[in-house]
Amino acid sequence: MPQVLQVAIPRPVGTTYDYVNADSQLKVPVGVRVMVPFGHVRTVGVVLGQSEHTSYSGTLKTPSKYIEYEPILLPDMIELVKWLSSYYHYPLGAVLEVILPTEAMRGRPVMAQNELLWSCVDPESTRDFKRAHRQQECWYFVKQHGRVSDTQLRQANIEKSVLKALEKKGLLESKKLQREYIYKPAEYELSKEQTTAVRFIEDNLGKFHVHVLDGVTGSGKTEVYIQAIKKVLAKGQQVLVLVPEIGLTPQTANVFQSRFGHVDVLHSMRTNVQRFDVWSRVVTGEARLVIGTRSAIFAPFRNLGLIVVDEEHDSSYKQIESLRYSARDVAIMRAKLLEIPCVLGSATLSLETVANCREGRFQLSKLTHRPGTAQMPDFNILDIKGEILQGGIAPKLLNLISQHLEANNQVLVLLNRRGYATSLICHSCGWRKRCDACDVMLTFHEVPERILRCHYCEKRYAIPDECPDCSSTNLVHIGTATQKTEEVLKEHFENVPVHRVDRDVINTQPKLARLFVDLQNPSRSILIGTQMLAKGHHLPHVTLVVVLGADSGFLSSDFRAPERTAQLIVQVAGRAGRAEKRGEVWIQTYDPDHPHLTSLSEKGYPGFMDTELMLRKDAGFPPYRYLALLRSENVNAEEAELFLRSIAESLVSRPVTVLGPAPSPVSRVSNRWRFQLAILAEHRKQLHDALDTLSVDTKTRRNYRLSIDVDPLDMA
DNA sequence: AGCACGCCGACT
DNA sequence: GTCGGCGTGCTC
Repeated sequence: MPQVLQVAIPRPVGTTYDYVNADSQLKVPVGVRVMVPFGHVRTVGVVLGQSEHTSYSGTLKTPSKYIEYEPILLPDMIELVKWLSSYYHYPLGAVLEVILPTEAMRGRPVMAQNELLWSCVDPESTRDFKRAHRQQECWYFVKQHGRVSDTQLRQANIEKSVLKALEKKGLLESKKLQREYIYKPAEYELSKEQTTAVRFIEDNLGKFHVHVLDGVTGSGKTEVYIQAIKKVLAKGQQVLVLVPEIGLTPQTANVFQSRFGHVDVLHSMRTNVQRFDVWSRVVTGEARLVIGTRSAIFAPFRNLGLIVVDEEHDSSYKQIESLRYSARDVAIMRAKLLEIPCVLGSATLSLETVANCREGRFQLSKLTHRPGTAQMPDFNILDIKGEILQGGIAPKLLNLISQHLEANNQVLVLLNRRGYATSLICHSCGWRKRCDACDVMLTFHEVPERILRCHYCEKRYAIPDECPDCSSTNLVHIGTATQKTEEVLKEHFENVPVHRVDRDVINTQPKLARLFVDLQNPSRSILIGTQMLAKGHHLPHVTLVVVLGADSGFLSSDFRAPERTAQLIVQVAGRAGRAEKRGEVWIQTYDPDHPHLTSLSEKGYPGFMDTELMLRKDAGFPPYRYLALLRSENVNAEEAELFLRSIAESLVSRPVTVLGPAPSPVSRVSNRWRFQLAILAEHRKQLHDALDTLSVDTKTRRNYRLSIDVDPLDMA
């Protein structure tokens, strides 16, 4: 009986296709790539299964080539591919397109890599390079670093031709790189909390569990990772460390490099071939310590022993197009399939993770001590109802800023741009309007008509002339007043440098690093910026943090915006202050009594989480109900809306709650109108059953550009 | 995704 | 007549 191969094709098709292995001598293993005729083209496919029978009525074709005989996808990855397809309701073949690097899909063979390690033949010698500046630069670079790999040299922008020239002159020599992982101990002793966390992870290696590290910046999470990694590497296993997109700087990689001698970096900002090289080393098992961003979670490790997800709350772990996966959730699933531990770390844990800890699914370790550095600053709330603002800042805060500057300290002004949808608020009493049906904040629209709209159910409300609570006619829309802040600060504090930190001004990593280095010196200055301030180094001379636009975050129509805003504020506050001088954080608001703000100021981030969990439970949002968002795009707005409406109607008898359809917050993109439909369910299975009924029809899915986002992060 | 097949309008 | 528009369906 000839072997039937079930082959997945990296095309947007939902099933595997059967091929017959014509070679009776050879049994093809599951998990290898094959070249197959598919329609009128030849393409690479992956053998996902095998059988002795086929249900296909036609004659089966034969693969034209076996690309390898050793599987590149082991059983856990094959399970993962199937899980991704069913969980995210995304066609099987399209999943393959996302998880395989381009070069792997083109059929490039996986080979033992000959990465070279370069060193100076005679490092003590001095030599006049005359006009060969590039050679000089290269020689000194190698001399300074001792032994340098191809990858490091490429990162330093040193050309291959320069290396070859120096080798020819007998000044440099190279040998094949043997990855050895030699652990270098820490320079300080671990705290009790760190030791406890490390011991727990160590004691549970080789079984599935999720270990959460709740630790403020500088509390030594990385050292805990390193200790756990050390144990896993010593067992001969591989380790994957995931970091957020902006978190993967050369410095981050250097931390691991310096402690273990080697680290391989999987990053989307590299060429296809470079990415494939690292991927190949993962497949062969040569690379054992790998650090990477979101998509690194799909690297086919052959012997993975531990996954670390740093800054697990970070939204860059969620892919917001094509296969809309969360790398953090996929990491947990991989760990489960492999029966290995997964470590999640953050100073501002996501609400899902907090909920999972409380329900006992995840094990929690807290790291509370910050060795040698500051304690967390105080959070203060400033009521700005009826205040006359200058450039969006209350007079009291301008005074406070000048006091801190006078004491030769630095001030940080955070402009919250999250939840940019604006809402209407009474300037006198803080009243604002909620949707009668959905219990979410309404969004203020100026065009095409002045109106209040619910972004969940599309109910519309007229803008009232006066406040129903206090009869004031001073109704303002918040979220737009921060434009002028920089100008006003510059005018107000003429002799103080004002640094702006946002993507327009600071567009490269080195620029940001340099600014943060400059700010390590005591000098009065003002930093004004957005999310970017949450990254980078500790700023010991910042003693005051002013938060503007918090309301637009806490009162946004996106139910996740408060969580994001609190995380941002706490992350930024965490950069400030020093041991001898506690910093202060001021949040100006129209709604000082809102539970979000009072809980944050009185009980800090954990208190905020308590409140937010309660509010989510009451509102029936995640993590207490399971959510999926369907989006549809069409040149004809009515068609997109009607299409979603018909879906909504088809779900009426199911045990799910359907909200919408409503126009997406960004309602038109390149002349196509966008609508969305939210589906909520008590149980995961109910949600997936509902989605299964409509994700099968690929034709309509294509025509209406239907996308399905399971566990969406943004309602926008 | 690609590509063919096919059923309608307007052109050398 | 037939060239080409893109809606629909299929790929083992």
